[in-house]
Amino acid sequence: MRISTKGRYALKVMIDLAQHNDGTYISLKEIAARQDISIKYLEAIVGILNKAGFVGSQRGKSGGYRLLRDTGEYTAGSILKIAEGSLAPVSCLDGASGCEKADECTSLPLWRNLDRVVDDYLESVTLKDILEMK
Amino acid sequence: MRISTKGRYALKVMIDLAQHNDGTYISLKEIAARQDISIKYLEAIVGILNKAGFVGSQRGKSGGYRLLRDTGEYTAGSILKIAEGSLAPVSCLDGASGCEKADECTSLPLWRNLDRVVDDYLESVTLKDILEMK
DNA sequence: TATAATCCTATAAAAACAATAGGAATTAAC
DNA sequence: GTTAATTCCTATTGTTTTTATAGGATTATA
Repeated sequence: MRISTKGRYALKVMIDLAQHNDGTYISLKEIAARQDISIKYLEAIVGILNKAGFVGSQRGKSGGYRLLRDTGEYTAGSILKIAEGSLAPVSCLDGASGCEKADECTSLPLWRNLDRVVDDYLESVTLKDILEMK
Repeated sequence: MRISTKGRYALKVMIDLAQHNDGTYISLKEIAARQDISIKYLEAIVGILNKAGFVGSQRGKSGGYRLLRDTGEYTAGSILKIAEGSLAPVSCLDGASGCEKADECTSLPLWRNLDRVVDDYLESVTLKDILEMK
C-alpha cells in the first residue's frame, strides 16, 4: 500500500510552491535544491502536474512554476491521484472495465470500502491544511 | 497504493477456509482450484499465514489447513499486515527507525493520518464481517 | 545575443512483484 | 508396509514497475 515517489514528490512540489507562493515563477532548480530531488526527475513529475492544470509554467530565463489556485482549493487526494494515476487498492476498482468476477467476488466489498475511506480522507485535506498541520 | 497479490490471495485463502470451515483440513489443491491460483504460489502465501499462527496445518495425506480461531477474531488488517509486511503508505512510518528528517517533514502528518485511517478501517472489519458483506 | 529555464523523447539501472521448479519430509489410507 | 497425497523448504526465473538519467530542442528573459 505504498505511495510511490511520484506521489510523494508531487505533494512536496505542491507544498514547496505553496510555501514560496509570491506570484513569481519558481524554478525546478530551487525546488530540487530545497527538497533534495534531482531536477531531471522533478521535470517528469511537474510535467504531469502541469498537463493536469495544477500548476502554471513559464519557459525561458527566470521561468518556472507557480500555483494557479488558492492552497485551499487543492486536495491531497487530487494531487496524489494525478501523480499516481490511481489510488485504488486493487485494479478491479479502476475505470469502467472492472473485473469479470466482480459479482461473485467476496473480497470486493472490502476493497470498495477501503477505497472510499482513503478517498474520503485524502479529499478532505487541502494543501492549506497540510501547511497548517506542521 | 495497491495491495499486492500476496495480500489479496492471503485474504482469499482465509475467506475460503472460513467458507469451508467444517473442522477438517482443507488442501491447497482444493483452494487453488476454487480461487484459480497456482498451488505453488499459494504454498508461499499460506506458509506466511501458518508461521504467523493464523492457520493450522497438517502434513501428509488428507492434510491441509484450517482456521484456528473464530472468524470474528480475525481482522482484515491483521491478515493483510502479515501477508504484506506493512500497510503504511510511506516507509518512514515503518519500524522504530523512521526518517531522519521526520521533524522537519511537512508531508509526514498527512501520511500518519492516512495510515491511521486505513488501519482503523481494516482493523474494524473481521473475516466474519466480510462473509456477511456479500 | 547569451543565458537559463521548461519541454520532449529515449534509455537504463534497480527493485519489487509474481510466480515456478524440484525435491525432502510427513502422514493417512489402503 | 507401501503408496499416494500432502505440506514444507530453498532456490531460481521472468516480468513489470519504479526510479531515475541523458541529451538535446524550444522558449523567453536579461
